[in-house]
Amino acid sequence: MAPSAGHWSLPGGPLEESELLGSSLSRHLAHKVELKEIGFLEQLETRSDVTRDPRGRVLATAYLALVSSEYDPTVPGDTKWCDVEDLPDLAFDHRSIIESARERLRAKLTYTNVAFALAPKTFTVATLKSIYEACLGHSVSATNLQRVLIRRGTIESTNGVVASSSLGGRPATLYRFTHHHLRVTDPFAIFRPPHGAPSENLAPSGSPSRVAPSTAVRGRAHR
Amino acid sequence: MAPSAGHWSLPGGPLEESELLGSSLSRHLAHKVELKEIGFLEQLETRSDVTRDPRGRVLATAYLALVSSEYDPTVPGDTKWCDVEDLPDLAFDHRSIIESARERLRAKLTYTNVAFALAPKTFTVATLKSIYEACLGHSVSATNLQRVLIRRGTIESTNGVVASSSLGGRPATLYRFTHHHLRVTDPFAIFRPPHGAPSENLAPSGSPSRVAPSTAVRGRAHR
DNA sequence: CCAAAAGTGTTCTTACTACACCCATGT
DNA sequence: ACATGGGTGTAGTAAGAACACTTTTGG
Repeated sequence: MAPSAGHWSLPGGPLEESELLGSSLSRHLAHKVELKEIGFLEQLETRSDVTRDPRGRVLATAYLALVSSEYDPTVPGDTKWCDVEDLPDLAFDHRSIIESARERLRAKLTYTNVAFALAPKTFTVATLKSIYEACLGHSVSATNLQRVLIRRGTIESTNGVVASSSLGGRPATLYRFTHHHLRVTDPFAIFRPPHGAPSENLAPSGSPSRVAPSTAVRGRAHR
Repeated sequence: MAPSAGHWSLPGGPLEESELLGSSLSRHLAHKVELKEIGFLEQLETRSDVTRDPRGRVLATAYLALVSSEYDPTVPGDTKWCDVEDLPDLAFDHRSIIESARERLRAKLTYTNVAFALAPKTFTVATLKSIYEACLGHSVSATNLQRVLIRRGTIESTNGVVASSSLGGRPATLYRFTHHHLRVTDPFAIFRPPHGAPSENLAPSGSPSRVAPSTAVRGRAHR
């Protein structure tokens, strides 16, 4: 039962009979890694490469799980947190899984409010900036970050402020996310329905167009 | 082995040992539905609900497969193409799978060039408009569609034109897609790195920030 | 010359970026 | 006072929506 010897691997484990994939993952994270505070969980993709596990054919469904930076979950001795920019050698296809997870996170950070799962309950813009920079991999302007997220209604200011540091400086306002479930905050504006008629019917009366959205279905029962 | 009697179902079938999920799907589509001309194939998600199949526990990985409108694949007698707006009763969770497939297609149509897999090799803007309308479910302006896709470099005009119909009208230019593999044409402009320094490093030298992108890994081998 | 369909010119609007400037606190 | 970090004002810009107008064909 020894996986690729000398390599690290992502936490996870076999799916039980009568268990959902998502529940299975939560179970493994809680039991083996003592990780219970997951603010957001999303399925990524199922890997089916026949040679991905040298021990034989194993299908693996990868998930993205986000943990707030205000928790710092202690993990067992055989487990550690790794900076994504400085990963050790990884078993199986786990390196590429991490890459696709990061891609997904990057995308979702830009058009949804997922950051609610990464930030503390209340936070300063400076803190949020660090979180975005860590995920996106490039610098982010605190000024514009604040304004964009306020404008979108993603975050709102609380009354609280945080004491300024020993070096002085204006005390920072504390903000919070307005919602704690996934919301699309930047629906692709493009190709949206015309202003006048949001749900306008699209069959132009006399048009002989044969184009229609369709799907192949098979009926294996009586017909 | 009878699935939900009296219901239609999506084409597909069991995964063989030593077979990739994607290959398996192509095989089932080719054999059972005689569908070979797939221009784009993408994994959607794996459904694990314990009760999704009344016969017992079955995991299913759904795919989105696009077929060009210039093919009209003949399908066996037990199979038919259905307008997405007018689906029959479907077995299992297939209805909800179709919904998420459509969501995915809608999104990808707006920020990628996937439409290359739906359109004929060359086409008029009117044809493309019908395709977009069918997928998006709302009307689309031919004028703006053309300009946006040209500006993005997604399509380009050929020299050819198509004869005008018997009612007159200016003959339409034929266009083609500039690429026939998936490309992101509208990268989310938001939170992009600052102009001056596209790949600027983000550690602000003396910053003691502890925030870093990290991932939990478990080492079950010797360490 | 008129109708029909295709395509272009032009303006409007929205939403983000850039950057100068002002604010509040500690030493 | 002045350094430091937080926040606002304001102009610049990119890209799509809307709509009037021109172009090219058939009757």
